[in-house]
Amino acid sequence: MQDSYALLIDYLKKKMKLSEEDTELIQKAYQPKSLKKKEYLFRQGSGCDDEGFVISGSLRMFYIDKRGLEHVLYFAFKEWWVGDLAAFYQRSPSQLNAQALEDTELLVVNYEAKEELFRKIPALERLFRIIIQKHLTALQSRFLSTISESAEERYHKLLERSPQIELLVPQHQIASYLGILPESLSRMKRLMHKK
Amino acid sequence: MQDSYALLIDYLKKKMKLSEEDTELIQKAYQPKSLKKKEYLFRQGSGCDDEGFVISGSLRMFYIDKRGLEHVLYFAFKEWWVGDLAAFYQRSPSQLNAQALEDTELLVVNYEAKEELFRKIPALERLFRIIIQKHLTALQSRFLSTISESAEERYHKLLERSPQIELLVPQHQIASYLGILPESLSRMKRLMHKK
DNA sequence: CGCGACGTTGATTTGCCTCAACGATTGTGG
DNA sequence: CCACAATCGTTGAGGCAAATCAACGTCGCG
Repeated sequence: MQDSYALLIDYLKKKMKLSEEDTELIQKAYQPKSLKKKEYLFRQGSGCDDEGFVISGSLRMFYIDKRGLEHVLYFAFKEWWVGDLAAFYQRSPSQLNAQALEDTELLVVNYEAKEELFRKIPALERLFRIIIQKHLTALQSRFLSTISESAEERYHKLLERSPQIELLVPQHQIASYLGILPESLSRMKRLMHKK
Repeated sequence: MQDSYALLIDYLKKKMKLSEEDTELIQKAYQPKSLKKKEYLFRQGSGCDDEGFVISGSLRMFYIDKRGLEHVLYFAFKEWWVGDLAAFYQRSPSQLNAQALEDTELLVVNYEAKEELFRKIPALERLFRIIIQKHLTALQSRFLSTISESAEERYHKLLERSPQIELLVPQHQIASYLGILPESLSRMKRLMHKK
């Protein structure tokens, strides 16, 4: 539908200049994709050829360790990018899973189409360089927070950053994001309020 | 000294083509810097203007949390880059400290000089994009490993990756890299060998 | 020499996990 | 439309990896 592209183009126009031709090229490169709740955009171990821009709905990016436990890296909502950036650019298998938390609409682009876009629109390449840097910054902060703070501190920070998060994703997903079990988060909340 | 530059130029030539002029520009942009053992290249909270290439010696990159505990992110040896990449490119204060573990020689470049280099040598900008991506990949792997594996597993993996590490850095720094206390690492090793 | 840096060991505590059970809500197929 | 299953959150009892606090031996160096 036309509206999906409008959302992407508006988003890009907020960050860079786009000519009419650029806009057309971008619309040709990005393809609409619908995911039903619980469907995957890509899975751990398979090539991560697609990178998506969320039009509506939401997803979780997560890792499954060798014991089978899931670890949520982040949630993605409207106007977020989803992809294993590391794997996408290195053309290696993804370490992550991207799964829809509800019925979700995306615009997706594959590696070749994106490379071609970059060649034709250098300013777009520069924008994505900045996006990657932001991603790196966010990941580093998340790492430092994980190794130096308690689960409770991380929970408070998450609520500050995303006050609506508890309405958007189920509690056991939040626990997974925090790196603890659902039981632990439940107990933590009880103890917090009891004080 | 001339040898420092030779190391950098050889390193770069392994990864990209460099003309004579490029080589000169690079030699002008990068300045030699010596650090005595325990001296800092930059500190947490201050602007991270410098990025360094290690000629000899070694450094540790670490974060100090609000309780005052240190957390090593990585060690840097000959031919490694040191810098808070996230902060450097975003021109924000560094979240990290870079401290020499022994007397160390570097070539350092500041943000402006590097930007100018990028303008004059586009291929160099491309190379650093790849370096950032590799860095992102490494950080993501480290994060996933930290949240999903035991300290013992992480220790074994470290030894596989860097068999010489125990000779190069003191044990309490390795504990810090693993995210545990020196006492815990000491105990861990005893229990491992007792079996 | 004496001091600081480093590693080790012991006793105790703690934050979170593990396993198990259960109630409430949602959703779905017969 | 109801019945049953699945999903989700909660609570309890017990366990474990690593932290904490404290003491001590060794080495190397200024």
